[in-house]
Amino acid sequence: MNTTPNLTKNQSLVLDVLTRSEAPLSAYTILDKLRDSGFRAPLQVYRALDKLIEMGIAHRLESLNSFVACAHANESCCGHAHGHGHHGTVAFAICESCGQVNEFHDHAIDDRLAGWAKERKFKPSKTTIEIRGLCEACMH
Amino acid sequence: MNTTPNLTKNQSLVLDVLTRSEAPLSAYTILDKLRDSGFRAPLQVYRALDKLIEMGIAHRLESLNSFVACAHANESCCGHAHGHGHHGTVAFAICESCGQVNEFHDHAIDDRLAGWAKERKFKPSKTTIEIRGLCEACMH
DNA sequence: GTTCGTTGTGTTATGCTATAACGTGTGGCA
DNA sequence: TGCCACACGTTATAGCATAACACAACGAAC
Ligand SMILES: [Zn+2]
Ligand SMILES: [Zn+2]
Ligand SMILES: [Zn+2]
Ligand SMILES: [Zn+2]
Repeated sequence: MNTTPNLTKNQSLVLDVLTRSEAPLSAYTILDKLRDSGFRAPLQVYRALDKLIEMGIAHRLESLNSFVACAHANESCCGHAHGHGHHGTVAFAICESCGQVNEFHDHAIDDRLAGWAKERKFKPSKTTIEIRGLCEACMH
Repeated sequence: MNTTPNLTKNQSLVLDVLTRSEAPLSAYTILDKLRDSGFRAPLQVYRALDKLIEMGIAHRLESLNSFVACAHANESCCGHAHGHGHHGTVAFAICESCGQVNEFHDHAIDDRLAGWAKERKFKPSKTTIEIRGLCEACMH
């Protein structure tokens, strides 16, 4: 099974940097890490990120203006098929001390939001759920 | 206008602009609208916004880098006291066509997120929930 | 194989968002 | 009076994102 469908060179480089990183990275940080690989301009990063996000193998954290590799790229979780280009709504818990990010999803929350939307005839396209706080390791 | 305690002049001006607006406003848009009132620099807007948000009478929309007046400032909803300086986690439905924002909260979602956090000993400080999509009026 | 549209790429310039750093003024209070 | 906390004003700078243009690579259509 091929988990990574035909990434271009730039997309692979960006995904690689994201995957290796413990914490989310800003586009400009990614750029700096890829200068030795030939990257010269922000747009090279943003274009790669756009595609990776579109494919569902990277995510943007709105509250940080940063990006992470998807933690579920090759899983199918809770019996829901989950890779292949896009997955459902996902939530992030972000530690404000160590920067670690935990990606998860919760069908009860999804259902609740979907219910709200249906009642009001609102058609969701993208949902952001981000919890900022302190992880267990960083609490005193 | 504002039943709110002791806002400074700049804070009142910013809140007023937000309240009158149908859609979220960026800090720089607010600045432009307040030039005639003497505003000259972004920081004047950001400082006022910081306080308003801290008081819970304005909100930041992370996915838009924009700001709205709180829709619940003077309500106590679902039997939960709700004004007075800060209220619980709130969600936003944002129409990508007309820009209209609908602020709501859902205790089931709150409970779910709180449960997730408790299980992992994660201590939340601020939670962002934003649904982008199309409102009923804007659907074809 | 040539034509042509699509997609990725490279580069420069620009615009939008947010904060640092420093200084002033005002009101409350010992 | 002296002090402190806090709002305010201003300039400069940092950080995030896209517009606009040009070129190369690829595959499908003819
Ligand atoms: Zn994911
Ligand atoms: Zn941590
Ligand atoms: Zn509110
Ligand atoms: Zn709409």
